[in-house]
Amino acid sequence: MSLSGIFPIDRWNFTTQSILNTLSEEEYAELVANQSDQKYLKGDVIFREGSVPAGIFLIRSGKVKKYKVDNLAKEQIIYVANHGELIGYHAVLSEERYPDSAAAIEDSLISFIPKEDFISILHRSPVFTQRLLKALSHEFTVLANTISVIAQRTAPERLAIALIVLREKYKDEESGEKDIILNVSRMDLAGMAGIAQENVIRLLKEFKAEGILESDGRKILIKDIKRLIKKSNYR
Amino acid sequence: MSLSGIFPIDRWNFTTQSILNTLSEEEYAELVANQSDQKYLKGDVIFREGSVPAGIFLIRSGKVKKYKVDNLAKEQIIYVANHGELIGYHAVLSEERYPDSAAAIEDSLISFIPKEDFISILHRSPVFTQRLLKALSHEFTVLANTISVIAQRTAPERLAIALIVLREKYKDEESGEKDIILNVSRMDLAGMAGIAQENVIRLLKEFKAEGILESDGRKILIKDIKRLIKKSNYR
DNA sequence: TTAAAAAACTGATAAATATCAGCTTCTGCG
DNA sequence: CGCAGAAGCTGATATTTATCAGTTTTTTAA
Repeated sequence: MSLSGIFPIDRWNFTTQSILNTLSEEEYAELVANQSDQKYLKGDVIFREGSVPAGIFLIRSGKVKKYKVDNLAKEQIIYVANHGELIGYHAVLSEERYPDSAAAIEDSLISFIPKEDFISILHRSPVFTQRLLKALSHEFTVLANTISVIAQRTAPERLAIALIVLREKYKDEESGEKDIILNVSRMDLAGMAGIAQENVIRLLKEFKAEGILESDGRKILIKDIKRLIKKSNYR
Repeated sequence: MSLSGIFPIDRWNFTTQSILNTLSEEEYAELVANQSDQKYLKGDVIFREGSVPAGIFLIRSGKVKKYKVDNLAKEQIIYVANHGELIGYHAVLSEERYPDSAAAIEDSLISFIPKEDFISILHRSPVFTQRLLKALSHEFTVLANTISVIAQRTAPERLAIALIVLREKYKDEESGEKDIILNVSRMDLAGMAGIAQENVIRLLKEFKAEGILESDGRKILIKDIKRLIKKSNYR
């Protein structure tokens, strides 16, 4: 599953989306028996770094950023989770406090599942456990990839990569493959690419001038994905 | 387990060291039945990014860096694994190629365990599986931490952090807690901190002038860990 | 509806860090 | 032992990116 045959998009996505499919009907029913749904508006915090986890979250719809905040202000986005994905399970499994924070980057509907139910299913279903092991192992790939990009790529390259990755996350919402419109703030782009917000704006302007994308406020339309990939310098 | 009560060292170490202790004697015997030991000299590559895993590695003695190389040359170190730790299991579990490379940073004795044996034990021992889940979940903490440090900290801070982390890895080899001597090249320090080698040299000189450390070639003695922690600006 | 707040944007400047070129000192190997 | 190559080191310079101080526009909420 490689974007345009060149950009290894699988290196940028966790794989918790399909995990729940491994559960039998009964198991799934038990998992969600005590769930509680909650609507989060854009910007709402779901959990905060340092707090104690009481369960896990299943994103029914919407998108969520996982991020770490430095000495106040500047936030670095670690990962953007899409609908269908689980979040907050690391801290439950490692029996630690949350290592990062999570917030909705668009209006989202999210189910909370008490940790006891999650652990119980884990003990019950070996297949589920295996799939979770696989997903967690893949996350190493994703995060190692992120580390090397942030450490070694230039600002324009990192922004290009952030846009390519986001495009993929926004893809499934549109019916056709063409004209995928991202809806993301300059600040979140800055947080993903690890660059200053002002520079995101300047770089977006450049990309626009080069005909790579169009933008109207937070709506960004990527017109020339191939040139964007070239810009990202990724192989 | 917090260094001097201020630096959260547990945020910098994977926890595969004690995993094998969860195995019964029989299980352990089966795991290592087909192992083959190999000696790696400093600098020797253990596996390379992009190749297909055939098994996992147990570091009997020595230290190993896991790293990713950019468009030739510059390498970013993702993690330094110590004796007792397992490496190379992510790729086996996720059924992917290695996402990173591994090389010995000191002479090391390493056992290779065929992936079939590893998987077999995994299916056999639920406790082992649980502990592995826990370890993998904890790795998210470590890697997210690394991402935010590389993205948000200055070069002197990152170098200070690299030194603090390495000090902990070299600790157990010395009998006393005092006078821990690191043995690491400028290049590897540059790779860990994500800065240019020349700047590592300059910064080390500064730290030296400030009385924080002493160095003789690759041997680095941290004299004032408290000042180093202050320098790292970590909370 | 409108005032206030937040986000987007701009240009100028400062700071941090990389790069380059050359030199010196180690280190390992024939 | 000596030599070649690697690693360590230095100073000068270039480049990148952040920061600052505003202005304009958009969004939010009373």
